Amino acid sequence: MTTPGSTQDGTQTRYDAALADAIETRWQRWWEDRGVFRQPNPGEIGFDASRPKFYCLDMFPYPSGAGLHVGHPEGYTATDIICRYKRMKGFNVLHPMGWDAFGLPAEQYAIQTGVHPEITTRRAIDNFRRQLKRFGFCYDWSREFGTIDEDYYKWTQWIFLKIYHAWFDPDADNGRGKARPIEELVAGFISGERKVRLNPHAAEYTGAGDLPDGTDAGDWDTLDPETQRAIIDSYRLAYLSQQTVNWCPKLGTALANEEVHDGRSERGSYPVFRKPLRQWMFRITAYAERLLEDLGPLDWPNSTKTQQAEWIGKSEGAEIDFPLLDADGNPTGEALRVFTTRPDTIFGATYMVVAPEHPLVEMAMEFPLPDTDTESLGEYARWARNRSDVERQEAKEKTGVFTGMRVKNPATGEPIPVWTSDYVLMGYGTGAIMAVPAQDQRDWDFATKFGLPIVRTVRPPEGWEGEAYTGDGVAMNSGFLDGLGVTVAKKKIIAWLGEHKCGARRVNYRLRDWLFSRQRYWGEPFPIVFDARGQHHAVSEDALPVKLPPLADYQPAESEDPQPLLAKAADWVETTAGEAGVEGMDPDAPVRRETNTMPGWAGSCWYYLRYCDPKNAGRFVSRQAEAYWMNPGDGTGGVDLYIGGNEHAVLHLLYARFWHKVLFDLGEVTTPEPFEKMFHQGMITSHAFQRADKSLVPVDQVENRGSEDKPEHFEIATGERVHQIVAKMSKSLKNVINPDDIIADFGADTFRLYEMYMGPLEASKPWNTRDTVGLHRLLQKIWRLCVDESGHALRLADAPDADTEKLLHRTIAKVGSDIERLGFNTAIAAIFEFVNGAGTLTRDQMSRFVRVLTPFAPHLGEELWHRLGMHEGPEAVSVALASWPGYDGAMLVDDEIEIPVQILGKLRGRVIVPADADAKAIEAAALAEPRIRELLEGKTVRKVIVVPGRLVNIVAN
RNA sequence: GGGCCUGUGGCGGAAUGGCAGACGCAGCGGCCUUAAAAGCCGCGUCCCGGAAACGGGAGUGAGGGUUCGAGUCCCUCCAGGCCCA
Repeated sequence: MTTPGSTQDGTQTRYDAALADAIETRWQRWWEDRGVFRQPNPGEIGFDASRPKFYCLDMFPYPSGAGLHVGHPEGYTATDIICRYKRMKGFNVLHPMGWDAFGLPAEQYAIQTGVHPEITTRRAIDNFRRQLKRFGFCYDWSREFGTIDEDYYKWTQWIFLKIYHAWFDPDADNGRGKARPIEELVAGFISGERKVRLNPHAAEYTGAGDLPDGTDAGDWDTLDPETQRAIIDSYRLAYLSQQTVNWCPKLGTALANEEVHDGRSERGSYPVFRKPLRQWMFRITAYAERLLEDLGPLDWPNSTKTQQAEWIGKSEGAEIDFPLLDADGNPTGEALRVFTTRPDTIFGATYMVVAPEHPLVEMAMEFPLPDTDTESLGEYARWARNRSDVERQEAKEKTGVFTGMRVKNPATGEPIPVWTSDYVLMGYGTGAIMAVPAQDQRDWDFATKFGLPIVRTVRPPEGWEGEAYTGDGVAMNSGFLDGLGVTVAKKKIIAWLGEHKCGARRVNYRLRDWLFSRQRYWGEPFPIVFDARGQHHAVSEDALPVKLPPLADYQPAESEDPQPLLAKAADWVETTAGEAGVEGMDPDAPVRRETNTMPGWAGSCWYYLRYCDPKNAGRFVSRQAEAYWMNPGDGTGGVDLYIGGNEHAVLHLLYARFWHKVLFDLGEVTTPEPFEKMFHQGMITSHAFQRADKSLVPVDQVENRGSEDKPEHFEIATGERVHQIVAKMSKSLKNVINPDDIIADFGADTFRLYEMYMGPLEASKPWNTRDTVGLHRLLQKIWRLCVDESGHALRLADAPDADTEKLLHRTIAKVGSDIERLGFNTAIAAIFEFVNGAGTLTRDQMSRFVRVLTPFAPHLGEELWHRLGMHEGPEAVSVALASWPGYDGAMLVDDEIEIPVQILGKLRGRVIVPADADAKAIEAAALAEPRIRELLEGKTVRKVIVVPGRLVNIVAN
């Protein structure tokens, strides 16, 4: 034979692991050598502008030292099938792969092993690439990159600077708001078009006791440079702010909330303290409304949209100012601002509560009033600070201290006390609430404990015996609101507050600004330096990338005083403005580099854009490539299909959408959304065993004393009966499956088929190695169907067999439509049915069948394509580039069909009628059926329902 | 506590409101084989009757509802999973 795929050894008549391995590795090499899956960009040689585009993206993996898990190839096989199918249907397919390679696990691993994260990460990437290539995925590997590549993170830093140099103009786009360059803000200040004041929406100034309209700073030119800077910085979409973080001195880093349990670190169980740190933040809250609204048209799973919407957490209510009173009960001119969703209950606000971190607490400490007990107040604030939000909200017993301050309730005119308690969180609303114990259970609990007054302002239903009443009802004890329902009362009080200039309707979001700093080594450095006065300055675009300095000692410093790891690179940190590439400063001026690094999310926020044009040295992505691959078509635009786990349903997808929207507003990309269609593959689980007390037992500590059919499992050590359950794969349960082993035993084609055949892509499914043999047998049957006993010649019929031809048309139709709807398990079932039912194929039939098989088992497909000699014909040199076969709709219907006949909904017989028989003819045939006539004996037929082509139901009694 | 999702043979699963259990695994019977493995053919929810063909009844977590007809739609409950708190 002349094909590169010819089997030299004629004894290989059986499709087994060895043959699969030979076929698979041969064609993988051939595809790679010929660049079969390289997809040219517009303007490049070989680009075909007449084809439609399809951009299909996998969530790129985090290459861990453990190698590929069986969960990775699940989504990757699904996208591979679709991409191969779409390519055969005539699309230009962008299907890239790369590495999400910065982050904490790599660094932690490096610390444990003493090997630099750069080395371990590169090794892990090599291993992942080797494993992925062994599956025969049709990635365009020429587009591969890692987030740790300097010419990638250069652009991550560049985008950071774009965000840093931008502000959110809430009035732009007819009130929808959009990001604009910061120079336009300054220009507005200089020209007087825009009132000079701090950003009234700035979260870092929330609760500062600012006046409702903000402070007008006067003419821009009269302000000193520091004030000007402070004002500008309050508008930046990237800003520095003091944030309370979970600081772990032993680990030398701040930890995410999920990494802290009961005040100790998840890793190592070291004490964790809540500590304010100066951190980089993104003003993602400015985009809350657009991030929420734009979810609507996206073709995403509803659950994911709901999760994002709830994370954004829009709630409507009012912001109300309660004037602060001095020791004599006179207004000080300042006010305590609260957000409430129940402004209608204000007459029942008998006290106020501020978060322990609220500036008012500090104020009370510094300028105590006669009733202020500074000692217990300070003690309480320190104690509460180290409690996590979760602990604070779950605590059954309410705690708190009176600040000694009082405010005036604007509705009643009465002075009411201001308490501090940790059940109020600084991060929600303004960090202060008006407490209405009669209509809020937490306030009720607090009021009861501390003996504060409770006034009902909504009449509870007759016979109400509960405490706080939060339902609908008629207002009482509420002056001019009395007698109104909740909805009407809300409207009326908001209008009243507006008239009296002490409040307004306000939409609040649960979403908080995004904390973007980490104190670790293995991440993108910020393109930021600080001057001698501590002011931050951007590194100029020309000076990018700011390279991560080599660091021999990346062991975190054990410290009470938070010090990012990069601070150890003293030579790198201490530099000059000229060296760092800061424009507009004296080049010799000493500067300190920002020593925090970006979090793991940064690289994954825009990787889908870089794939469009991964080697571009002059721009993060060329405008032409971005416009082509992200082209909106008739939807929202962006990636046509994005598949990945739903563990990223909230954060990654939200963060990427935010970056994308900023880039869109600044004119850098052409679509408002990055991912038009999203799909989550289910988790591949495994079996484990559970004791009576619900604790889990590793699979290797259990034996089956029953039969295969009726298993009875016992724990070997104790002899205790255990039962089999489905659990996540984990090292500790010893139930992890390594894809390499499965490929060695059966080949990649079998692996791919098995994972796709397990069940619906979105469902979570338990792995059963035992079942893989069924898919291996399918490939064996296909091999036998196509290749004769010698292993050399094809098994070919001279003339097509009519039944086989009909079956082939049905298979082509079914597999095609199943792929379109991501129904791979049923598509494979159709292939089974074809193979089980087909007679010997003609050359033409075989070439069509091979094309249908190829997306699922591409290696065997390519082998058979070449054995057929199709690579030398006019169709295509590789089956991957061949066209998807068509089918004749007429072949999908039979001449005669069997119709079930029911009496009162129960199946009683069947009739055979012509496929195109109308309702009348079917009814007549059904009633004429001997058995039906017999059963209808002595009954009256009331009604006959005929669904042509489906069934007959006779209503008779 | 809130949200989302899922409950179908021994197992994985299939089924635009229209013949429940396609297809695969395991199992059983047969063929082939010196034998085993592999392969091939057949059976395959449960109960009752029947030697069998076949017939009858029940049946998709439980209970109710809508409908000529419900695994599918609605309500209540139970169990499990995931996410958030």
